[in-house]
Amino acid sequence: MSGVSNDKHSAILDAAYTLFGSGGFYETKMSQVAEQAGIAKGTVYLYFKSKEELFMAVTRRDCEGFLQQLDGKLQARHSLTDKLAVIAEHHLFYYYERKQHTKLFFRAPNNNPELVAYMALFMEQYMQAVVKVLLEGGATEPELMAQSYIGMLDRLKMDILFDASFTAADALKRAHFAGRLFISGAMDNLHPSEG
Amino acid sequence: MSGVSNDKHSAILDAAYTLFGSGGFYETKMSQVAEQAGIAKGTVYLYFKSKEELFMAVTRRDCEGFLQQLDGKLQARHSLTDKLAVIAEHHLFYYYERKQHTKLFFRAPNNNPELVAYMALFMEQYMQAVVKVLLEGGATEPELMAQSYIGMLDRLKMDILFDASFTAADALKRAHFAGRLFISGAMDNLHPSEG
Amino acid sequence: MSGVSNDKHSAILDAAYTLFGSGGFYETKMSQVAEQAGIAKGTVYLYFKSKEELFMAVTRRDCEGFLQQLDGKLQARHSLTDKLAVIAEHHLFYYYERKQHTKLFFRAPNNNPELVAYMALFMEQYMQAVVKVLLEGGATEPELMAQSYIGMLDRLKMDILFDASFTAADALKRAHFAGRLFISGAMDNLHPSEG
Amino acid sequence: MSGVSNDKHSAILDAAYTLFGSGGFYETKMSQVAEQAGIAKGTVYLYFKSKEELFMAVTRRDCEGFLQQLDGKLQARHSLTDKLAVIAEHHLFYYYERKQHTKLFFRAPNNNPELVAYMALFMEQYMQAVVKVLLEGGATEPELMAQSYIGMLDRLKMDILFDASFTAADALKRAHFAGRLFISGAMDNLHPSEG
DNA sequence: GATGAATGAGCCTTCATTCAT
DNA sequence: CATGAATGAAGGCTCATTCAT
Repeated sequence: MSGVSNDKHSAILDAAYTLFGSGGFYETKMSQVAEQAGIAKGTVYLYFKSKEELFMAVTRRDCEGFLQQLDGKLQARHSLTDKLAVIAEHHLFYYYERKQHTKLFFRAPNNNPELVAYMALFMEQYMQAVVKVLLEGGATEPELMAQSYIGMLDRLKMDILFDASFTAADALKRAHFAGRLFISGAMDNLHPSEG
Repeated sequence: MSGVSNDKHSAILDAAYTLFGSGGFYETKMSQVAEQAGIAKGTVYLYFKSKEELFMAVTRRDCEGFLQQLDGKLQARHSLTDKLAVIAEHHLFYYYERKQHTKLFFRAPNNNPELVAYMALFMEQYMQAVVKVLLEGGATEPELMAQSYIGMLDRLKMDILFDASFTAADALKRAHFAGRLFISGAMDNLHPSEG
Repeated sequence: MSGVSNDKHSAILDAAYTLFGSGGFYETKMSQVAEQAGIAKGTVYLYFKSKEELFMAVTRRDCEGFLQQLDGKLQARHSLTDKLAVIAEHHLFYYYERKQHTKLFFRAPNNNPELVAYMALFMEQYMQAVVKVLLEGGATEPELMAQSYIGMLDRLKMDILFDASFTAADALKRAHFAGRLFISGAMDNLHPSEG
Repeated sequence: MSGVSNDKHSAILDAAYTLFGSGGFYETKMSQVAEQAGIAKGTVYLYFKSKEELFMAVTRRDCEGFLQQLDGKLQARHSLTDKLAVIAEHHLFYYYERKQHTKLFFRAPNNNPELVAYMALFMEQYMQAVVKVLLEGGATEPELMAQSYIGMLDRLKMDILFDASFTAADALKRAHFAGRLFISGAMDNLHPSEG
């Protein structure tokens, strides 16, 4: 029963994910989504109330997948170092696999409070997942540290997204680099003679 | 001071900065820019060929200001630690002062190659400024380290942008935190007992 | 008769024919066309990609009608004199019936190569139809003669277009005059005493 | 005194003649006219009240020149045949010399009653000049005959305007053809065996 | 007279959304 | 449920004209 309608629901989400991801919110037309999903334009509105709501749904599905996968991977690891490594690898590989969908993260609708709220929620959840790991390690400022770690990873992902020649091995290298830097700091690598 | 014709050019840039910053590219109407600048719609087009070109000009002015100010501040410092601190403070205070203009960084026109190219150039220049500091400190992987530091700062700025209650003192605290974490790593703060 | 969807297509062509014909290309607004056709502005664009394409379609339909009707009438006549008479009558009555649509022929969009090409094609086809008749009569310079005949008719139509008091009988009289003059020349009518 | 201002007046007319002629009324911008005339945009309005009035003035100057030259040439000829030949040559060579300015005749502003009236006046005057010649020859329907002759010439000019490879000799050949056809009719050239 | 910066009315076109079938 | 033809609001941009200098 719900199988058939879910099929269409998913087809729309998949189509929208592809199109929003490669073209961004404003450049993607509802008619393109319908065509890509193999259905009529009006049908999209039977499943999603508006273009913005569709974008929300795409984003939500994507973010939830991100968090769930992370959760699963973390449960298999037990040392702090391992867990931080898992986070780094997850973050970088997640975007590595989504090279083609950069616009999903950069070109969202501007003035949608619901989306803004959801993105804040997602960030909070992601951060809390990292905080939890750090608290197990006894961190004193876990939130700032979590934000910092995530921030490092997020910037290190940029070349992966925009440089087509990046390989999985490059991504892995960056994950290790990030883990090491975060744990030990830059000092190991520096000779802080006065400039 | 610098001439009457500059007045109107600047007025448009200022108006566009405010509006693009608070509403994003797509939500901002050229008529609003004109109204905010206190001129007629057609006049905007005497100074900027199109809406996209205006957005580019706003972005360029903003980014150039960011880099120039950073440069000036770095020249006054001499130790590596001081320079890293300056970078952190600059990054966080720059956005602190631009709380009202979030959208400028997040809601750009989607398919403008010129803008994409410019943003890549800006990021490269910012990174190279940090790389230079790190090289003076003898860093071996300066680019990855620079990206990581910038990433940390960029994430730490988020709350500043979106939480209206943040104060300058909060920003300063985060700057110090980031500097410390980057230099020494998280280990100082952790008790990595195996989970 | 020929389908519901054709109804709207035709309604737009009819409306555009009337408006372009009385106001010309530039003075006619797409909103007027829609209003005259009794549909919404956007609907026009479901049938015609642009204002220029709509003008082309109107022109093409009109010219094709002109040539087809001429062809039909010529097949019913067999002597050269009759055929020339038919051409003259067709030319003059065609415009007589289109008194209200002068501008269609005079006020086309300026720089549309497709339209220019089509008008050249139309003129060529019209001329060839006349050439064919003249060749059957053994003419030696059929193209120049055809152009000349058409030119006579085209000028004689002018008063018909612009003088509201012209009657069908006036048009017929002119058709006969043109045929006679073309066949026999002015000399019959002149007394070429040296001035 | 009036010399200097006449200079500017003429410069504007010359510029407008060139631009209207090659681009048509709607595609020609007042700023282009000013630039081509080597003066400021506002200055054009010191000499001509509006774009339409400027177009009128250009047209009027051109048409008056046409009629005056024709008049001069006719006075030098005395036989009817000569005069008709002069008319044909004048008509065809006039356009031959204006190959580059086709748009002046085809792309006029649409709804300007003053222009429509002037063009009608011009046509009347041209026709009367021909009528006068024909009356001297004793014609009985001089107006229709004049219109017919002018129409022939006008159509024969078309290839001259649009075919870049046309030479002055081609134009002359057509002029002779038109004169002959008009005087003697097509019959000389035809073998009106029944189709 | 000459300038050219400024004006603002006006139009083509797009596209999210609706609704009769 | 599905369709897709129809809608109409909305906005970027042009350009003839004006007027303060």
